[in-house]
Amino acid sequence: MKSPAIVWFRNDLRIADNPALIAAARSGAPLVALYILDDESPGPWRPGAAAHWWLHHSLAALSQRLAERGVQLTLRRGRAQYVFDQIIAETGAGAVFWNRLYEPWAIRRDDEIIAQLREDGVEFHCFHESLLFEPETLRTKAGESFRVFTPFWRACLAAPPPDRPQQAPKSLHAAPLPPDSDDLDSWRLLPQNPDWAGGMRKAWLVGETAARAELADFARHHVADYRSERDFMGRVGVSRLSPHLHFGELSPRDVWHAISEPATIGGDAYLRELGWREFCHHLLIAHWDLPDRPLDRNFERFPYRDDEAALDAWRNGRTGYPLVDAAMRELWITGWMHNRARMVSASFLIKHLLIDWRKGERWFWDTLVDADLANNSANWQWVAGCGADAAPYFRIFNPALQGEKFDPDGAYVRRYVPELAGLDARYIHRPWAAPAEVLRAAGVRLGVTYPHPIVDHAEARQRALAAFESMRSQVALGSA
DNA sequence: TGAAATGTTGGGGCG
DNA sequence: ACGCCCCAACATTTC
Repeated sequence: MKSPAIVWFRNDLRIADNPALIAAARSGAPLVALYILDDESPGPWRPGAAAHWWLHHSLAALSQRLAERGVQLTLRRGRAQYVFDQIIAETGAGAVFWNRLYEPWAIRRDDEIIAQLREDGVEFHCFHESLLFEPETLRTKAGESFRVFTPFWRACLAAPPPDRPQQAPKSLHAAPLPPDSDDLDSWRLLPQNPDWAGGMRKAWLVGETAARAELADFARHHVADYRSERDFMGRVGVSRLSPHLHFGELSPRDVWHAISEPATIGGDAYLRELGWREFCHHLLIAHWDLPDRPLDRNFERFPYRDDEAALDAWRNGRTGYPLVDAAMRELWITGWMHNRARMVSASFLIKHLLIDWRKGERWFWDTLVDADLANNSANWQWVAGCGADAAPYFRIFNPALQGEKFDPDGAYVRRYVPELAGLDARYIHRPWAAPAEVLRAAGVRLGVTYPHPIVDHAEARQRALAAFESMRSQVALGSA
């Protein structure tokens, strides 16, 4: 009888359109399904607590999907290279199948494992599944990797379209004696004492089946209005598929093909956002230090401030700017934040508070259920003005104006900043400007029930522009 | 995938 | 009737 094949699940926690699983099943070998909780290899970029919460439920869902097909998901913890040695010894596996990851640490780790498998004479098969277009195939005319989104996306659209997603295998052939598995609960991925995940349980249904239902609902009811609705933070204009995509409960091909009419205005606009996801991964592959160093090296001289109190106020949603505070509390409660709220709150940290973007990047990393190294680092750099195709530094959001434009009735603020819920829409984005009687009637006491703004917008804006100028003159001096 | 400052235009009130 | 002023609305430039 054929020696078993290991299917190594990573961020591809699904059975439909999973090339590694499908190829392993077709090989005819009995299957060992493996997930490794490897806390060591990622170093500082190991998943945060919110991502761990998601991971727990996603693994439970995958385990169930596999069990329905007669395969046990084996859970192991430890350095992946070491776990592999053990599992291969225990199972006598002759082949390993997995789908590629693009994080620098994962590429290094996988290269080591490949070398080890070669030495041991074990076959291995790597597949491309988590992106629509393989980064290596997308080059500028000069043969460089793209640094500007629009030409990048044009090149994507000119490339052969992504394959149709493959069906989930109906049945699987399991290895007769699956290796021992850890108990998922013993990994303690869920928070205890205190259990802060109540908001997340309310906000999400985790796993492949739920993800597929969400996608179908979005494609049927919302994508047509995506372009006009996506910016409104209090409405259901966006897909909220990001964590499902990050953990691979859906493939980007599933999404691409579910948007039934990409030629519609909404479909185009939505697929373009998938394009940004591609672009971010493309950047991370081309620039392995993207999470830690500004792509535009001039920004290494940017005069950021150390201000723990301000950073804390930002993290806790107590800046005195209702939109920023709603955004930060949405993040804390649900593990997710609306795209526009991400731009506004990130811009506020960097430009109003003059705090290094890497501190915000770290906070998002720890608190987002969709925390993704490529997206998170590329987008923080984009907001900071030091990234690829970045927003110009002087594009400084006015949080009150952004609120008035994109949360006109204040629904978003009311949901996450309940102490302001009684304020009229006219003042909800700028309570400091409300007459005393209005505040009293709404039960708001500035400085008591809700903070005064920690910085004045106009002053902070001037300060940020001056800081940018000082960086530019430093750079000019340095190069002279 | 901004906002503020500054410039331009055109309609209506009015002497 | 005409030109002047005001200012809203829109456009352009600047940060």
